[in-house]
Amino acid sequence: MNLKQLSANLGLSQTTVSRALNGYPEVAEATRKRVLDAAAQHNYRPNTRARSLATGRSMAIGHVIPISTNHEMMNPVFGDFIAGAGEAYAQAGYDMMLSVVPDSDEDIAYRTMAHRHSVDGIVIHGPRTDDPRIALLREVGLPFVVHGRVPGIEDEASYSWIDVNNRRAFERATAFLADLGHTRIALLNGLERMDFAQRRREGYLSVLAERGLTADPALMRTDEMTESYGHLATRTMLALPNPPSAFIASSLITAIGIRRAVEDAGLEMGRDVSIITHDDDLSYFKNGAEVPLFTATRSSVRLAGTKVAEVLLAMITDPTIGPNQHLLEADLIIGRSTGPAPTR
Amino acid sequence: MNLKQLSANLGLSQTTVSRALNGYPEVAEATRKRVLDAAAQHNYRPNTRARSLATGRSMAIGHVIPISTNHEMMNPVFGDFIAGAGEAYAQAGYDMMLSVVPDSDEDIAYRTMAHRHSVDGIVIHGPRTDDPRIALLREVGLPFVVHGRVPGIEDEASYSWIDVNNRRAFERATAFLADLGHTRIALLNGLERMDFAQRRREGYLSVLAERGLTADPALMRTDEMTESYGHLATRTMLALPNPPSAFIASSLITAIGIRRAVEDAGLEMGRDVSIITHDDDLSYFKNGAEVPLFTATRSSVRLAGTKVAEVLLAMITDPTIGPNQHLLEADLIIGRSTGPAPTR
DNA sequence: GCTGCCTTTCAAAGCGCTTTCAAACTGCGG
DNA sequence: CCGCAGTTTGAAAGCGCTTTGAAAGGCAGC
Repeated sequence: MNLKQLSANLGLSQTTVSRALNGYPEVAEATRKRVLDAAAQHNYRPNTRARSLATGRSMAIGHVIPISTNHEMMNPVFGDFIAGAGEAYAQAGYDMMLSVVPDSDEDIAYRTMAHRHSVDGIVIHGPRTDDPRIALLREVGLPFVVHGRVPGIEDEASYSWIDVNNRRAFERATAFLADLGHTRIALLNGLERMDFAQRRREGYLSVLAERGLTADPALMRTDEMTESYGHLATRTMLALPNPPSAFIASSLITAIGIRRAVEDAGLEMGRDVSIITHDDDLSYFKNGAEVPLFTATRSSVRLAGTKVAEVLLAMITDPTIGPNQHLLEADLIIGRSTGPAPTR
Repeated sequence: MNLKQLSANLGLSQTTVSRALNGYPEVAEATRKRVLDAAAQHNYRPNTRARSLATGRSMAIGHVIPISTNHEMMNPVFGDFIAGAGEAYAQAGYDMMLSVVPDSDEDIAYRTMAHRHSVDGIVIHGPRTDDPRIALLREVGLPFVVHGRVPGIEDEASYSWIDVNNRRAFERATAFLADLGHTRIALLNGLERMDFAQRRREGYLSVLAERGLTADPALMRTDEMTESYGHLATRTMLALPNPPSAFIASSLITAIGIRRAVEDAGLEMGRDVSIITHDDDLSYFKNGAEVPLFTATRSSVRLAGTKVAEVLLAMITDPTIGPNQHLLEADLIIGRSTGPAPTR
C-alpha cells in the first residue's frame, strides 16, 4: 500500500492524504480522521526512501565502527553505548546506520556517508590525536558529536563532544589511595594513543606530584585493556623488589586480571593489595550487586550514548544552535577492593 | 555534486553517466574512463536514497536489538556478532540499520521496517518459542535469517538459520567431565526461555542419563548469565552436604563468577573443582592467551555473524534459492580449569 | 446577486537516480 | 551511395513521497 493507492481508495488527492498524515493544519478534521483510520486499517507506512528523497532529510544517524586490522578488537563498551544512543534515536523517529570497516578505511566510510547523504548526522567514536574526521565532517557540513574529546584541538568549544571527566576521576582515585597510606600506586592504563588514557595518566601523575610521591615508570603500563594484560602486568609488578600496594585500572576487565594475579600471589585484595578501577557500568558486566566488588570510578557509558544522541538530534533539529559540550563526572564508589596500606 | 551536474559537466546524458558508473557494457570504453575520472575527481557518490527509490532495493540489512525493559541487559555477544556481520555487509556494499527498541515494541519495529521498505532483509536475534516474528516476516515477504533456531518450529528446513550445535557441545563437555570421574556435575545455564539454553540442558541431561548419573535439580540453575549469578549459585552449591566437583557454565562471564566462588571457598580450580564453560570467543574477553584459562566449548560468535550475513545476502541476491541452514560445531578446547575428580 | 476572504482540496513539479525505448552514429557489403 | 547491423548515446518516464501554487467551495457583507 502506497500513498497513491491509499488516496485513490479514499477518493482524495495525495496532497491531502500526505498533509493529513503529517499533521499539517490546513486539512479538515473530518478528513484527517478518515485518512488516519484508513491508514491504520491498511497498515500504511510511508516509504522512507521516497520521503527522505523528497524532504532531503534521511532520518538516520551514522556510526562508524572501526575494526582494527591488527588486533581485531571490538570495543566492549560499544554495545552499551549503542543501546543508550539507539533508545534516543528510536524515540525521535530516527534510525541508526552502522558501518563496520577496517580502521584503515575509516575515513572513506565517513566520506561516503557524507556524500551519499545517507545520514543526517554522525557520531565519532574513539577520537585520536589530530583526528582527520573532524576536518572532514566540517568540510562536508554534516553535524557531528564526538564521544570523548579530540586531543590536539585546543579550542574545545569549537565542536560538540560528550566526555567523562577522566582526569578528575583518576585524581580522585589516586588521592583516595594516597589517603589510605599507599605510596606505591601502579597505573594500568589503556592504549596511550587514546585521549582518555592520556587524561587519566595526567590525573594520576598530578596527584602523585602533589603528594610528593615519585612516579615510578616500572609501575605504569599502557596497553589494550584485556584481562590477561591485567594479570601479566600485575604478576610482574608484584615480583619487583619494591612492589606496589595499590593498583589503578582503566577497565573492569583489566581489574579482574589484576585480582587474579593478586590472589595467585597468595595476597588478599582489599587487605594486602588495593585496587581501584574505572567502571563503565556495562549492563552485562556489573561490578558486583549491592556492594560493589571493586572500588571504582563509575560513569555509565550507556548514559553517555543517550546524551550524545540527544545533543546530535538537537543540532539537527535546530542547525543554528552552536557546538555543545558535556563533561560527565564519574562517581567514586567504594567497594571491597580497597583498604589501608599494609604496614611492612 | 549530483548526477545531473556531473553529466552536464561532461557534456553527456545522465543515462550514459549512470551506465558508465554502474558498469553496463553498452558504453564505449573511452567514455567510461572519462566518466570514472570525473567522478573520482569530484568525489561523486550517488545519493543512496534516490538510487534505492529507483531500483527498489535499499541496500541495507535490518537488525532489531531489543532492550529488555525489566533487566535492562544488553547482550554482551552482540558487539562481536555485529562486527562479523558488518564486515560482510560492507564488503557487499550493504549498510546495516539498527533499531534499538524496548522488547515490548519489538514486533512493531519489524513491521515498520518491512512496510517502510527501509531494508532488504532482516536478521533475527534471540529467537523465542513460537516467535511471532517468523510469521510476520513471511507475511510481508522480507528475506530473513535467524541467529539460533526457533523452538516450536518443527520443520527446521522451512526457514534460514545459523546456529551452534549447542546440544553436541554440552554433550561433549559433560562427557569430558564424566570421563575424568566427576559424578556430581552442576549446570549453570542461561535463561530457560532461550532456545540455546534448552538445547544445552538436553545435551547435558542425555549424557548424565547415558552414564547412569542422576540429574540433581539442586545442581541445575538457569538465569541471566552474569558474573554474580555464577558466584552466588556456586557458593550455594558448594555449601551443599554433597557438593558438585564440576561445573558447566553457559558463559565465560558466569564461569568467572564460579571461579571466584571456588577460590573464596579455599578450593583450587582444576584440582578440587573442575569448570567447563561455553566460550563465544569474544574479542574483548579472551579465555586466556595461548593456554586457555578455562576448558571450554568454543565457537566464535563473530564468525556466526559473518555466516548469517553471507546467507542473508545470498538470499537477497538470488531470491530463488530456498532456505539455508548451517550448524556450527563448537571446539572443545582444554584449559587449566579441569582435572580428574578428587578422590574423597 | 456579486465581491472578497477564508478554508479545504488538488494538479503538478521536483527530489536524484535507473531504465526503457528510440535515435544517432559507425563501418561495411552490395 | 544506400541499407543494414551493431555500437553508442540520449530523452523521458517512473520510483513514492513532499510541497508549491492554483483552484474550488463556502460564507459574510454589501
